[in-house]
Amino acid sequence: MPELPEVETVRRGMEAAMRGRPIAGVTVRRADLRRALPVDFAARVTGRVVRGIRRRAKYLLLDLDDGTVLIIHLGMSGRISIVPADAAAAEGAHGKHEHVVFAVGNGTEVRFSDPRRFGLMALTTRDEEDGHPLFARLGPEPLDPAFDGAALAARLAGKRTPIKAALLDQRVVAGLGNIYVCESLFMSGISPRRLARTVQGERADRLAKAIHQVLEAAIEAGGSSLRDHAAPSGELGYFQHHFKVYDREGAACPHLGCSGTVKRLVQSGRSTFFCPTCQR
DNA sequence: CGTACACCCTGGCCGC
DNA sequence: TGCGGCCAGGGTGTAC
Repeated sequence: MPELPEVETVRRGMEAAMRGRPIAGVTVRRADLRRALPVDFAARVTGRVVRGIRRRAKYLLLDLDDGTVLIIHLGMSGRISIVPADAAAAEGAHGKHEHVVFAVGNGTEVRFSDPRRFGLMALTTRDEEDGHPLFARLGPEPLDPAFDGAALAARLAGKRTPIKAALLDQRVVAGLGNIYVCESLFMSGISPRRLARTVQGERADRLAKAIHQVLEAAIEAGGSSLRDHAAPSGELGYFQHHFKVYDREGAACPHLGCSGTVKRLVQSGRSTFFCPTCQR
C-alpha cells in the first residue's frame, strides 16, 4: 500500500505522537515479519527517547537518544495507528495482525499491524546507517531539489527495460510505487512501454516534473487527512486521494480533449493503467 | 552486468 | 454459504 507520500504522512503523524517522549514499553506479538526482529529488539528500544523521525525512500527511521536508529518498512499491508491513552486503556483485545505495539511515555500506543507481513523492523545506529544494506543501493529522493530531468535521464541511460519497470526500481528513484508511477507517466504523457533509455532531454524533464507534482499533491492530501484525522482508529497514511488513471480501467481519459480510454496491462507482473491515446 | 520472474503472506472480492 | 481463482500500493533471491 504505502508509497512515498503515504510513508511521509505516517512519519508526520508518528512524529507528533512520539517526538521527545520515551518508549515506555514494547510488545512484540509476532517477530517473524519479512525479516525476523532481533531477539533483543524490545530491550534495545525500551526506555529510549525518540529524538525525531526521518524518512528515506519508503523507510521510516526513528532516531533514539542513544544513537540507535529504528528502521520500519510497511511493505504492502503495513499500517501504523496512534491510539490515545484512554482508548488504549479501555480496549482489551488487540487486532489479529497487530504485531508490534509501542507504549509511549504518556500512555499513547503506536501500533504496527501488517496482515501480509511483508513489512520489517530493524535496528542500526547513526554511525552505521549509511552503509546499511537496506539503504546502500537506493537511488535519489525524488523530492530532493537535486532531482531534475538531467538526474533522472542519467539514471535511465542505457536501460532496455520499459520506463514503467525502471521507475519501480528503487535504485533508479527511491520511493515510487505502482500507483505514483502510473500517475506520473500519465501526467507527463509518456507510454509505460517506452524503453527507459529513450526518456532523455525534454521528455525526462517532463517526467521529473510530473513525479514531483504527483508526489507533492499526494503529500498535501495526506497532510489534510492528518489535520482532520479525528478518525477513531487513529490510523495514519490512508487518505482519500483521487487518481487519474490508477485502477480506472475503462474510464474516459481525464485529459481535456482526449477521447481515449484508460487501459490496463500487466508489466513485470504488476498492473499498469494508462491512456494509449495521449501517452506515447 | 542487466533483465525477468517466482516467491514471501494474508485477505477481499468475484463468479460459480 | 462455500470454494476456487485472481487480485493487491513491496522487495528480494535466483536464473538466465
